[in-house]
Amino acid sequence: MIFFSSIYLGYICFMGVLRKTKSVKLLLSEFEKQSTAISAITLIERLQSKMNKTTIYRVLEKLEDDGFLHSFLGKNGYKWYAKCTNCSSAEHHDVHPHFQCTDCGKVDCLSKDALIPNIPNRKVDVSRVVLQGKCEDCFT
Amino acid sequence: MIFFSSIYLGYICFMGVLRKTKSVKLLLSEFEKQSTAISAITLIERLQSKMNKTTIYRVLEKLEDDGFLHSFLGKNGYKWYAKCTNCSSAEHHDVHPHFQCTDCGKVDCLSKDALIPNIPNRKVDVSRVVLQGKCEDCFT
DNA sequence: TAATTAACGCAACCAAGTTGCAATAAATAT
DNA sequence: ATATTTATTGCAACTTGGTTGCGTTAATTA
Ligand SMILES: [Mn+2]
Ligand SMILES: [Mn+2]
Ligand SMILES: [Zn+2]
Ligand SMILES: [Zn+2]
Repeated sequence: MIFFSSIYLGYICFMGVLRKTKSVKLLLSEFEKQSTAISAITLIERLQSKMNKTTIYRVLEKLEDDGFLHSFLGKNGYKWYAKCTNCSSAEHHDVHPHFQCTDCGKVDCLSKDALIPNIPNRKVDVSRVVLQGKCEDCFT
Repeated sequence: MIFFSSIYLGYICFMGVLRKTKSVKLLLSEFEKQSTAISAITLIERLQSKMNKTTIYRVLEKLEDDGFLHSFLGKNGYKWYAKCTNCSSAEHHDVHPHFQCTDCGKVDCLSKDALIPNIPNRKVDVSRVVLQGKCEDCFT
């Protein structure tokens, strides 16, 4: 039997089978205090005294399913996560490029309109774009 | 003491410390008979009876250093290789997007002019673009 | 407060890619 | 042709980001 619960965490609202556990709150708070993307590896480093890495991967996956986070692969094929804007479990509509600074390692989401144009004779579904270079802070 | 040798394999010419070994010839022939990109995993599968996977990774790395192949990370963070055009050990000037078919898995290089525009306040050095969707064959 | 079951911790596992080292085989010198 | 040099190879062991199975714990509901 499936049951639904509304979970309010600050100003965020989820609909779905997601419990307001200590782990969920801890992970969410990381994305509250930081607006840029965070790699799974970094989260494991930061939270390893407070929760198991298996739990981290599992909660991240669930938060992505729920449309609160989106994921992508960074520089070395490592997994990164960042907050969604206006996504739900029904649909992720925030496919956009990401920028990683080769100096400080910071990753942020770029606006959608920096997307690749369509390719002739092919139907583009997903566009995984990772730009690398110097960010605002490290450039000047 | 360093020595130089010109190695001619078909119409391809290398300058550098690269021996015309059985392994090098085998790997090169794979890129001769196929114009699309090939993943390291696929090459290991295909050639495992003929050479060790360590050798495959090492030869691929060397061919990339020599400007004959370029590499990029595909769908699951796996390493892919494709032929360069007019690159050398001195400089790789073939940064371009890649297209992977979600149906048949084929990956090919796209033309340079499909590149991302510049981003304000940031200096873009590398642009790793992997588009996914249906290729010509699988689309129609 | 008790019952239900999603979520957790742990340990073992998986797989792509790397490393150290002794053996081998291209290329060069004689 | 043969000996010498040393880049390259095979093998086994390792590294590491991420996954899986399962018994226990704790969030939610009755
Ligand atoms: Mn993003
Ligand atoms: Mn290419
Ligand atoms: Zn930076
Ligand atoms: Zn296809």
